[in-house]
Amino acid sequence: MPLALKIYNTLSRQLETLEPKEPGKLGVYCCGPTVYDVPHAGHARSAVAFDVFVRHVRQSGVDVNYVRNITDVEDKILNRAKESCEEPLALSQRMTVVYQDDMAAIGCEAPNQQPKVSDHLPQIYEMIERLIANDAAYVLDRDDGKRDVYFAVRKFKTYGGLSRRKIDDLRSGARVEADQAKRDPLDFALWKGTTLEDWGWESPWGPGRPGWHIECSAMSCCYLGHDFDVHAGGMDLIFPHHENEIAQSEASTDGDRPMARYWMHNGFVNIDKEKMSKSLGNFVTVRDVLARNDPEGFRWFLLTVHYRGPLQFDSEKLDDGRVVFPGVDEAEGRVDYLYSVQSRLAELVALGGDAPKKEPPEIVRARQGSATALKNAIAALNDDLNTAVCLAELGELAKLGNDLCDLAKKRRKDAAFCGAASMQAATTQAAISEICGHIGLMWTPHDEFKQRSQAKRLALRGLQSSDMDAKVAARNQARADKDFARSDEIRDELAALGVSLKDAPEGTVWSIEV
RNA sequence: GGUGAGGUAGCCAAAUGGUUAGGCAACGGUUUGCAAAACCGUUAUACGCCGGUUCGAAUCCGGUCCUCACCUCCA
Repeated sequence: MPLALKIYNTLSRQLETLEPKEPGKLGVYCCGPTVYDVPHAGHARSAVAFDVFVRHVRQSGVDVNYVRNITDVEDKILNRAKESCEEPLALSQRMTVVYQDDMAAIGCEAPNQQPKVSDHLPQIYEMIERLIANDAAYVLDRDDGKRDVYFAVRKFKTYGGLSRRKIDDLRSGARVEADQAKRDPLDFALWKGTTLEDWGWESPWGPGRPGWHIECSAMSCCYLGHDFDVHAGGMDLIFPHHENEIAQSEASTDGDRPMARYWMHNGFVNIDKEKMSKSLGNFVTVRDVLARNDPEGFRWFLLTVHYRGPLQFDSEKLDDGRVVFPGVDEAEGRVDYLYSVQSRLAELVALGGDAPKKEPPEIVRARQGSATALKNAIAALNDDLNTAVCLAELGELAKLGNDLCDLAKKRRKDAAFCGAASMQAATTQAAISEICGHIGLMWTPHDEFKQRSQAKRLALRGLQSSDMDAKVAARNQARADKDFARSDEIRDELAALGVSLKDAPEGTVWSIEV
């Protein structure tokens, strides 16, 4: 059965039905980070976008082989390591762990393979040698005795196909290269000669380090072969990185098959309408966000915008000095809501009961509404991963579920109604879980989520859970004494701290806002 | 200069020719000792500007203004 999923293919600039080369299996290569610093919101967005893609495809019954590389050999790593007097590979190893931890924290499943450059030098040598043999690359002896290898861009006739750039346009815009020895300013390095002392590996061309692009060509080929299914990454990689990868990979074979058949690119995270990036210094790290917000709230926030569009990430400084992320706060509120609905539904399901002979009209509406919302949510994902619509449908489902719980509560003496409501609650609950399976949300038991998010919010305000319980007890005493002035006073006091109270028949529950 | 993305109600954000996107905020209602939460309703016939096509355009076409990104490292 063909997949219903359509994705936007940068190669064709069109929406295309995803058709794996081998039915039932999909090979995906995603460009991961250069690990010289902790990941920021942009890395998170990319990881989450493709995590949703992979999850959704897997839920559709396809076996996905998901490969995401770690660039652990690169000039920026070397420079940073020099500053901190650290071994470059020690630094990249440390940052790799941070990256993997942070991505796991926001619900991204670990890829099947996370290859590192430092483990794939032989594959890189092999590909460079093939390129030289195919006359697509040339060795250059430098004046200082070192040897570089360059890719000859003009020999690759379809160069610029992905980014729709013409070689001659590039040439006029290209900055003057410091290295005059290159045959053409557009040629890029496959191998950069260095000394072993200055971080390098012994290669067929002497000591040095690989160029930035060759690793992805070599490693994608190593794990997925030539002509694999999907290549993914950030939009900023389209040129020159992905363009160069295509040139290398395709020039290294004799055939005319493409390196990958679908190219997916996620949009940027912007701050003050400008791209968040290390070089601009306007980045917010994943850790900054998680110090304040719940990881599932952050993930929800990242999913509120279509993955190819820009994502506005605003921060605001409050009067008390705290820096907040209003969009993430709002998203966290939605996650909160969804969890509480799932919890209420679970209670209603646990009530059980028999189905009545005739289904009450309210239940019929709930059943139909749930079925429609579920269908729409999956259809939205199939339409180029429209997570914004998917979340809206999820919200609709939650609203229906909540309404159902309210109804069952109001009519708790009507056994037939409650039996029907309980059965419908199970269906709605399952629908919510199903959608969450596609987008990777709601992975925590409700109690744990509540505990986790409240503990963080209390800590940010320097409050203690036991203080809250004491206040609630004091207020309950005042209420029992009908001293409403005193009880309201306590409530106002708590409200000023961001803590709200809910008086229910089962007792008073407090909750703290983000 | 070349290439691309985008401008949608107070804010965030979908939909791509006709039928409510959704969320947040604000206000009103149901509920409550009063609240909170929840649900319902209102704000909201919104789509940068000017033309054109059409019975009908936020959606298609032409023009124009503005913002952002890539062409140097970037998710």
